[in-house]
Amino acid sequence: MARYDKGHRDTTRRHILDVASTQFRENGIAAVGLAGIMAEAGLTNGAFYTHYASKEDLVRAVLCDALERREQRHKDNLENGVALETVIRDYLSPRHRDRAATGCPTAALVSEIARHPKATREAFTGKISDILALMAAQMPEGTPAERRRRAIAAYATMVGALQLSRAVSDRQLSEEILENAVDAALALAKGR
Amino acid sequence: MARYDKGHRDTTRRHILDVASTQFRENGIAAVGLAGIMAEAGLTNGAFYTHYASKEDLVRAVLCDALERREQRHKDNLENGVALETVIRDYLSPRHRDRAATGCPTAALVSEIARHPKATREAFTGKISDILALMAAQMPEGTPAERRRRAIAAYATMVGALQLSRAVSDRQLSEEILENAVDAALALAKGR
DNA sequence: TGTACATCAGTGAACGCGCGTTCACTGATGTAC
DNA sequence: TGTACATCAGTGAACGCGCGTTCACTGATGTAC
Repeated sequence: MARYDKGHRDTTRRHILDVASTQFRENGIAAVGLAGIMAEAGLTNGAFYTHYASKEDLVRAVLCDALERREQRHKDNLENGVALETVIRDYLSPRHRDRAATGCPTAALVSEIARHPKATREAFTGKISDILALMAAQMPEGTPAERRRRAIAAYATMVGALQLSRAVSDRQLSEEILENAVDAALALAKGR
Repeated sequence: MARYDKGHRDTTRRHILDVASTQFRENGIAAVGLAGIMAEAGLTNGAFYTHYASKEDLVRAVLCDALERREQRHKDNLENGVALETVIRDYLSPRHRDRAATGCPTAALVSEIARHPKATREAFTGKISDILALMAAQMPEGTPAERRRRAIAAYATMVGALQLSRAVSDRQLSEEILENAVDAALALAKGR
């Protein structure tokens, strides 16, 4: 028996990733420090660099992982025949608005990603392309090109509305934004 | 003649505000330091606190000012009969995408604002309400309630799409997002 | 008219703090001979 | 079988740096008596 179980290293790496993923979405990448992540993961500062090369490396790993999980959800939805309307309503729900830490990484981090190095933006771009392709497959009708156009439009609306609903301090306005965005995203998905 | 011209203080305050407004939109609020702002404004560190009470105070001032300027633009557009389509096309243009520093503060900062203190979010909420009301007045037809719904939906789409177009590293995808969002925002504004 | 004090806009050094990163070291286990 | 060395996953102190904020001070002008 080794001092650490087989796979312990992978478990630890995974744990750091999960903690970072949560903290980044909750507070933003720039506002989160490695010391805070490692402390919540139950480790000391120095151990970080035996798992990731740098903070930016962790950011890329978090982005890929979180977006892959969203993609997997879309795949499950497709296989289980979950209605597009349900997906949109869940995304634009007060619950999702209030739980950024476990929610869509795009809505939480997209404007920060735009300011990160090219390698990070490329990782984001790859995963977002996959998600857009899957969303296109979920669109109710039309040619592939039309479906893709609708997926992009609906996604932009969802991301923008969720962010706005989180930023405004007026609860009523926040919910008004979410509700209108549900209708708008559905209309865009159906293509009139 | 005073050592400083009459109005010098206001000019300096305004200058700090403009520098901060640009830097915040370009690099994000958390990533910008007061020392950098004051240096670019041609002043030393300490002078900051004779103009603003804290960084958060400056953030609020920047948000109010930048959003008021956007509102004024909307008013001018209304008075000069600028077509809604032109407004949308300008917003979702490669030019706007590539010039965040002088562009829409909402697209640049909305997710950060969501994590700021209530007073800051309230300032944002007030100004965004004014802008939504003005956008509603620009909607081509429908009852006031319908116009408002369309304004909110179109705005969310525009904000989301601009941010996505800035984050992706693939130029083609970036422009595809902008172009599709123009059609979507127009369709939402016209309400089918 | 002269002088003492107040005001204004700003300087620039310093405060404590947390950042990302590095590194010498630890201690349990595995391996070679 | 015994011993010397290697490996692994991590510790924890320290690095230099920039952060937001404070504060004693400056120097030109305005004001009171």
